[in-house]
Amino acid sequence: MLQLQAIRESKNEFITALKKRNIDAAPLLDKAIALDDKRRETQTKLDKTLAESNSLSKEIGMLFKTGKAQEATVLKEKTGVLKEESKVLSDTLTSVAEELQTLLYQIPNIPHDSVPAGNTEEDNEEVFAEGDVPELVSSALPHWELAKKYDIIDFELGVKVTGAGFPVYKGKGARLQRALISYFLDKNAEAGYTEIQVPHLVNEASGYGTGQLPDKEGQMYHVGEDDLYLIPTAEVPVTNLFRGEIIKEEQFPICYTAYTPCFRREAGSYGAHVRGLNRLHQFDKVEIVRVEHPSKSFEALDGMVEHVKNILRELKLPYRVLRLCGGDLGFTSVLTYDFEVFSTAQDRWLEISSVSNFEAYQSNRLKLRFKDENGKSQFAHTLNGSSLALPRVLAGILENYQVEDGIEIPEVLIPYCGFSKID
RNA sequence: GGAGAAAUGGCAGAGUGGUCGAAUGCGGCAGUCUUGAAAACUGUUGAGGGUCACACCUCCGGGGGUUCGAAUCCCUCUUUCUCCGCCA
Repeated sequence: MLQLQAIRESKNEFITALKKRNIDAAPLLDKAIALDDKRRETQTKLDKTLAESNSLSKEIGMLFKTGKAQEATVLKEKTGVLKEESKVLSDTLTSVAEELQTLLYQIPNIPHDSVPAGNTEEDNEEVFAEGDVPELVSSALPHWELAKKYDIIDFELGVKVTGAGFPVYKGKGARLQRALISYFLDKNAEAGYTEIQVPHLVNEASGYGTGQLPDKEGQMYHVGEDDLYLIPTAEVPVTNLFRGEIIKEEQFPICYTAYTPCFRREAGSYGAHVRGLNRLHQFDKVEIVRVEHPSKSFEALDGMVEHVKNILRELKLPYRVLRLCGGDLGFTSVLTYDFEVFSTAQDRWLEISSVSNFEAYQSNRLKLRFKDENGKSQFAHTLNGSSLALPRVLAGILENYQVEDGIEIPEVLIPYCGFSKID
């Protein structure tokens, strides 16, 4: 969430920038400032009351010690009144603070200067493209047909066991999946990201920390009995490792990578756009997460973008990079680059990675701080990106690498797979 | 799942109703000494709110209660440890 101080200092700039998200932020920001004023005012009054009450209590203590019980009794009546007052003030403070918090949760992050205005994905800005779209054989099929033909992914079996959107990977399909996970993790480790394994279920506080809660709870599977959420992305557990931490400046940059399955309820639509691997309730993803010094976060973002480019280059997949417009930008993000692979057989682009800088927005929720050179606590910046999401990469490989009599395996993956062709 | 014990500052660990935001040790930082380092000695060292700066307020796992006053007493939740049971 946004910091009050920043809202006070840059209100007009924020209003302008939030217009790119098609939000009229003026009333929200004004209300936040008004609530904060009220909060401060109430706090000051409460502090004074408590201070008086504290000093009286000390006096009473002294009087009892020196045997002046009667005088103490007189003072006791006074503190009784103060107690009432402070109770009222403290209740007011709690409710004002809650109201302020709720309001702040509703205000999205401020888009970066470079973020284009716009409403839909049509308005996203292509900033880079690379790789040749292959000429496919005339009998080329979309990946869900290929999956069936070579018996490597079984969607119906998944329906039987669980439901739609939970595929079963078989044989070389399963092996290719595992190969991709290993390959991505290795590439990330090579680039300096420390591999970690994290829980796949998180508590409510973690959901709030990274911004899935309170508004997007419908997106996550909730285990009611234990009040836990299945993670929609590794971002949630990994970033929450740092919740409430005050780190040392020399610990920057913090770079983690984690493989996890991801679970998304998303009441999805039906049809060709979500067929096969295009949209799933459970899928695998390798994520990269960074915690950075505020002065370095955009440099880090660029680094992450280059890193993902390298992987796609090695896989020899045709892809493009988009800078998301204000309307498509995630609630907590300042700047996001989406990576899309071209699926030749489907003749469309598939999103396979999203790399974002959240600046201090998540940190403020997480209370993730560091000590700067003056010994002051400051919020760190957090970033994350997929490196990479499995299903659509898999779809891209299956479709773009298909030949007359099978599917070839990208060269870099052969050592991981132990075979060079699916047939 | 059953029985018991515990949760205090970066760590260890005192503190069982009143100047306790908290002894002491270790660690960290600064200084003295030293060519330099180590050792020794001296000082300093939690977070948040608030203030120009002070003052002041809050926080001893979370929440609630008793009391003029709570780290300390009561209730509750969570977590950890020990023993038993079960188990990949």
